[in-house]
Amino acid sequence: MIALADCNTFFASVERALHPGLRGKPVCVLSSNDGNIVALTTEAKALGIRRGDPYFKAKDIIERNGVAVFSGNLMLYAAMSKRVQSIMRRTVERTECYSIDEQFLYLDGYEKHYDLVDLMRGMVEQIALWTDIPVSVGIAKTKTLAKVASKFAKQYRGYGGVCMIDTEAKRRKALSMFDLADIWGIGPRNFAKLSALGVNTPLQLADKPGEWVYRHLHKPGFQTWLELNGHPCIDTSEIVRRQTITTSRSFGNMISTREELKASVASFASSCCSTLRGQDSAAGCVSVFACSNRFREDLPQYWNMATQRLIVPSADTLEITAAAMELADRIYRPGILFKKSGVLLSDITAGCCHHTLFDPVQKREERVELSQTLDRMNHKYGVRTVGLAVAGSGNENWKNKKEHLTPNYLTDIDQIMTVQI
DNA sequence: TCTGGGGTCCTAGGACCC
DNA sequence: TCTGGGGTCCTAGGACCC
Repeated sequence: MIALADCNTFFASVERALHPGLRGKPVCVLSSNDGNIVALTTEAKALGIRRGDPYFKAKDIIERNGVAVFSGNLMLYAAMSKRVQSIMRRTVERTECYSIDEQFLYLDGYEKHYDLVDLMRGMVEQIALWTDIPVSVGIAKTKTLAKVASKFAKQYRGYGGVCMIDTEAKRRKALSMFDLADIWGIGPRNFAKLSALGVNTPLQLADKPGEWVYRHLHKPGFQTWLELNGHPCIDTSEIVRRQTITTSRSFGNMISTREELKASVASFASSCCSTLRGQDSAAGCVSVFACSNRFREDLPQYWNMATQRLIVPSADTLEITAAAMELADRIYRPGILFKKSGVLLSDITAGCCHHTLFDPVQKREERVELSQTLDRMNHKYGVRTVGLAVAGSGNENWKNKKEHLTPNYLTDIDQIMTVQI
């Protein structure tokens, strides 16, 4: 059996854990630039707010009902995620991190010594006691069914946070009651397609012949079908190296000058490079894109991307930033108000330092060493302690808006929580 | 005034090779 | 009248996930 442990409304729960006065109150967490609502508690959902709503459109309801609002702080959530994961690893030996708020736990063998539901309930209680994060666990024979079970565990209090689908009767009943659009692997497109074909519940899908499913939904849909019928086939074992690395942001204010665009691109290039070195890789290809504000129909619209292949795969911030600056120059257009830019690294290979006979960069090892020193200093003294001058000093127009930010209580000694007695 | 960011896999079609 | 067959690689686009 396999379990899926899912943190309930994770970002909002972290904020609530760190602001105890908010227990039982509506809470919303915003995306980068305070743009959209990306996480909200059930109390906030009950007020009619939905995930994905633009913040400014929901502001009325928020203010009228005293909803607590926070700017998303991914560093903080990642730190809390690590704490939750470590408690799970104390309980089950083999675990697999699927996302910041979801973990698969392999329970094979545990049934000999434990009641699986009791074991998972104990873990859920431990996590609640030590971190204040509510967790729901689903147990079943496949990952897709475990996801279904975890949603039942979340929905009905009677389960005590843990729901297990361990018999054929339970599987059929669960699939007949579950919303097809909420099945892992069925997106809006395939949901519409299936509705048109007369398939309206997960059970109806599971009962179709395999060839029929393959014909209409191809390989990914066929795998979902197998999983719904109890045959495990989805492998989510960790991707060690990313194949592409992107950093992009919408700007707090629109920008128009070449210098501002280049400063934003330089800053994103640095961030990509340190992620790249963090996974001990080099990139063979650099792309830069920039665009106008697609919601402003009154302004001229623009979107462009330019790509450059590097002679040797590189993880050198100086070299990649220089390439990104040329690309930014190429796509800049005077008269356009830019809302967003980004850097994308691709063609990623293992190892930070590559060589060829005709390499134009001298002493490549020293350059890599220099970049790694930047990483260490920024890790030790805080992000952007040292960087390239082209990226600017930090108070520019293009910086994000974050008006409701929770301090990094868990990771930064200078921002640690103050308790007044 | 104000509308997020970062990934993966699969498939079809074109270019190119022998 | 009649114009091969089989393969690989790359790319763009679509679909999905959190």
